[in-house]
Amino acid sequence: MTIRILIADDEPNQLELLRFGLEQSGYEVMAASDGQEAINRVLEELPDLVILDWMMPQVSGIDVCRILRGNTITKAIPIIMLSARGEEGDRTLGLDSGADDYMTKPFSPRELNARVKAILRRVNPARLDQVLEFNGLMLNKGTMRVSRDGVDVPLGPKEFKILAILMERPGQVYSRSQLLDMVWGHGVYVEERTIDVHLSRLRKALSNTGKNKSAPSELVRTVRGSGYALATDS
Amino acid sequence: MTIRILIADDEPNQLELLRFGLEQSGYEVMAASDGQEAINRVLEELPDLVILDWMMPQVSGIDVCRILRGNTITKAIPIIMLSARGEEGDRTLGLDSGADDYMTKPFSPRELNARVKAILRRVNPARLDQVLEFNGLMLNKGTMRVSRDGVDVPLGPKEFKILAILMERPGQVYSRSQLLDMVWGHGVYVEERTIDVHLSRLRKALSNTGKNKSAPSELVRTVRGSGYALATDS
DNA sequence: AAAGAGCGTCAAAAAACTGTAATATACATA
DNA sequence: TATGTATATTACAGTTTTTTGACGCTCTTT
Repeated sequence: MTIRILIADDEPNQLELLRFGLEQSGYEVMAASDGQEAINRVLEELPDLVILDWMMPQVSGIDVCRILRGNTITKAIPIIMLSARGEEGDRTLGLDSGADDYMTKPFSPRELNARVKAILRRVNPARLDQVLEFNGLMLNKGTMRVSRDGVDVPLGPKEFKILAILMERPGQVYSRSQLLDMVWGHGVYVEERTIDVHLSRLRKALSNTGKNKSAPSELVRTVRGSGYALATDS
Repeated sequence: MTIRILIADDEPNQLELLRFGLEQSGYEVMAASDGQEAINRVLEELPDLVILDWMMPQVSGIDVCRILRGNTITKAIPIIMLSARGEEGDRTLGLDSGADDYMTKPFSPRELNARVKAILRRVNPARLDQVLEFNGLMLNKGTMRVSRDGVDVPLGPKEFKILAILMERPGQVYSRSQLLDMVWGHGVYVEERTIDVHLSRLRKALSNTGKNKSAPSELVRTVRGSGYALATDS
């Protein structure tokens, strides 16, 4: 159950920036480059969230917003409005026209993500809390599914749990005995090397999926002498 | 009591597209390929909703609409009118002639479904709320009936309840003990493995129905070590 | 009272997963 | 570069979990 977001902006660069940021966070992104197209696509796709640029030729973001709010079917879809800093009075106008939130450009992917999450949480709290996301990887505790770049990754119970732990704190290094405790529960005697095997399996499963099938996934990092962690490359 | 929809379009492709989309959503679909046939079938079948193509030879969608509105028996049946984008003045004419909603082709199955749901809700809110739908499967809490692709699926009370729970949150994984609590009520002692048996029965019942009778229905997913869930494909 | 439907338990069979050991590879350091 | 140590990978046997058919029981309907 992926969360789907429609972005509308007449400037291609901005559009790509938005798309990249959102896809990195595991959302499914649809794009429109003008207001009319935005309206059509919203009706066709019924996304979970719409992000509109306020300045668009012909049909502006404000117009789109009003139209969507006027339609029974799209009334409830939350909207985030974008505008360049300095455009005066926008805040008021944007919110007046029915947007749920308002962001001035430029903004960081981090900020974008925070806003999106906040809005989605307001609308549908349950749906977000059990989803972990990292670098195109998405793990849903509720449905017990993992996907990479939108493609389903089948995992055994142990691998799933290990990945869940790693994803709770990306970058954090976990020792073998820590993982053993957290996944197997303490008081269970298994060889520490067993962890290695499961990590190998996890890696294989991850690399069998996604864009570059052959390449060994660089998502899990080995810390020699210490343990494993999710590879935060930044 | 399944919800029954009549579709009328002179173009066979369009007709099939509509039929497929609606059946996927669990409605029972009847088709007519011209206006006269549409009128006859509406009178015979008294469907819950009629979807009309605006351009049809001889008796057009508009005509059908007017005629149905003029008849006491069919007066209250909601109508959705379809037209190709660009046909001028259609919107006004369509709505003037008494249609409840209006859709321009092409549209996505998703949009179609949203419109249909909106209209049906407007007409009879209660009837829709106790209906759960997932991937061609339709479960009606009121009538305690389940259908798949429009075909009735006979289920025992236990199987029905289990399916109802699963369908409330498609994809959500429920553990055996959760299901035991929710279906049997807590404080009842039954083997957890009993759940397995009922799920097997449920699956069998589901796969004995629908298009591919022989194929084991992939609707219910087993999550090894955890429980069961409806199989959301993403 | 008989027939039928539904239910819960059991157990055999199938399927999926796990842990270990053996082997290969990589790394750090002398 | 050689060496000892840490990690990766593979194969396999063992184990756990799930699936499914059978059976006896109860409750409802005829």
